[in-house]
Amino acid sequence: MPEDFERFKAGLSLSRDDIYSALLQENHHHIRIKKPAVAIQGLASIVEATLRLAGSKGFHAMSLRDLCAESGFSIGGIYAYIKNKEDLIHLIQDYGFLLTRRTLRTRTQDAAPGVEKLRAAVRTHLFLSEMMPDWFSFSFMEARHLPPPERQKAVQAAREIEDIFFDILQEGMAAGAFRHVDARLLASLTKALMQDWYLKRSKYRRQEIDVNTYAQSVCDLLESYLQGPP
Amino acid sequence: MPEDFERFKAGLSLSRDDIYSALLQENHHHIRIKKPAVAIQGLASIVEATLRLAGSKGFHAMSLRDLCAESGFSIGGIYAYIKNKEDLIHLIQDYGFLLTRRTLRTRTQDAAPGVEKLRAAVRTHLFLSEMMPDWFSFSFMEARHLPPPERQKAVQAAREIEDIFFDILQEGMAAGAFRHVDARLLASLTKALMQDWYLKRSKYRRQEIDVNTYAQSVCDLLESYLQGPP
DNA sequence: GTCTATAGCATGATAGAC
DNA sequence: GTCTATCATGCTATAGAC
Repeated sequence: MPEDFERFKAGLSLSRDDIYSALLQENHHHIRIKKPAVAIQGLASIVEATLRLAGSKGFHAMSLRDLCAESGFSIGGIYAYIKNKEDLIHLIQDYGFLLTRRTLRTRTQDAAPGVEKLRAAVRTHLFLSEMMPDWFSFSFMEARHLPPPERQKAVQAAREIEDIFFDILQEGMAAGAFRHVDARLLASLTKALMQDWYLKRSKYRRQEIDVNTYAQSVCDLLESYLQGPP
Repeated sequence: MPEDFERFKAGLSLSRDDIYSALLQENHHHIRIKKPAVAIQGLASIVEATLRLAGSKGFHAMSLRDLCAESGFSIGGIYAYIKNKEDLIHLIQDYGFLLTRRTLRTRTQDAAPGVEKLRAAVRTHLFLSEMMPDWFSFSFMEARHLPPPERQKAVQAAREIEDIFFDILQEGMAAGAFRHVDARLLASLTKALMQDWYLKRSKYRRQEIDVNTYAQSVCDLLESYLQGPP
């Protein structure tokens, strides 16, 4: 029985505080605020305001003054949380990759190899992006314009996500559940389909397609290919 | 016999001058240069330099000084071709949409309904993006951050491209060449697969996957779905 | 038609009061 | 810990020489 999005969300049980206290721990060296409760609250405002603005006008077009107006901070206050504007990118990137990778691996490892595992991975990825679409879209849009070392890290993280799909495909082929195809290429195509869900969110909303329907269609498409005639 | 990319490129026979004189005609009201030969040459330099820079560092991160250095113009000289920086976006957008729509329709209309027509459309779209990947990726990245009226135009153009695939799917279903599926949703998924080719170009190059191989895989994936069991 | 010089402004970042 | 005031810089866009 396929798990649907509402059950997924309830099962994740990641509160806002959990998320931002993890984010604080990863970046505490840059942050001058000492009281954790204050820092967590401030981080949450700043990150969420950044994602909103970057989503609507783009990260580079967003000024720190825009960010202040949106987050409620003053121009000086922001600099207690970040070293500079570029630092905002890392703040947001690091955290999301960690969460995505971990959840994807955890949620697929118990499923049986083959169709079941592939479905679990597709659903989990789509559900994650449904939970934080602004982060996924930010990460996709900004990664290509990072300075080379940071960019390399982002490429590596994206590759790891793709590898999860690759491994599932290979395992399924080895187990005889799938026919033999180019697993690397099909993993790329699968990821492309995952991306469209968060990159074209408003289009799908306008067409009244929800995440469960989308997940089902992607699974059907992949499965008919993997189980077709050799 | 599937047409491959080299034959497609030769068959298009669109010279650089053809392209930029069409672009000049569409935007002659903004452009202060009187001699067509000069204007065409200037436009070509500016558009190509913009696409290069926007592709590497992003349009908003690119300053007009960067553009001058890259295009060989002076800061004042640029303003004989454009009204302001935002005008550069329209200059580039208009032209590409026109070319893409026209080529896609022309190249698919003679093919037989069903698999053959679908393949022609997939190949044509991929080949077009292979010819001007910087334009496709620019258009994808910038469209979401345009001011509302211009954004609407871009959304509309993207929708028309998707409709071409939609029509082909519906026609094929009506003719009995395909089984009955949600054609609107499958057209969206198809477009998502088209997009990945130009958005993740360097990844595919690293994997030594060329455009013909990619086109073949996308067609196989779609066809197995459209011809699978009802 | 293209250049140089510069106006006018918005931005990222800092210093220091509270 | 957060604010206001301010600096230096780099930007878009224009004016006017050639």
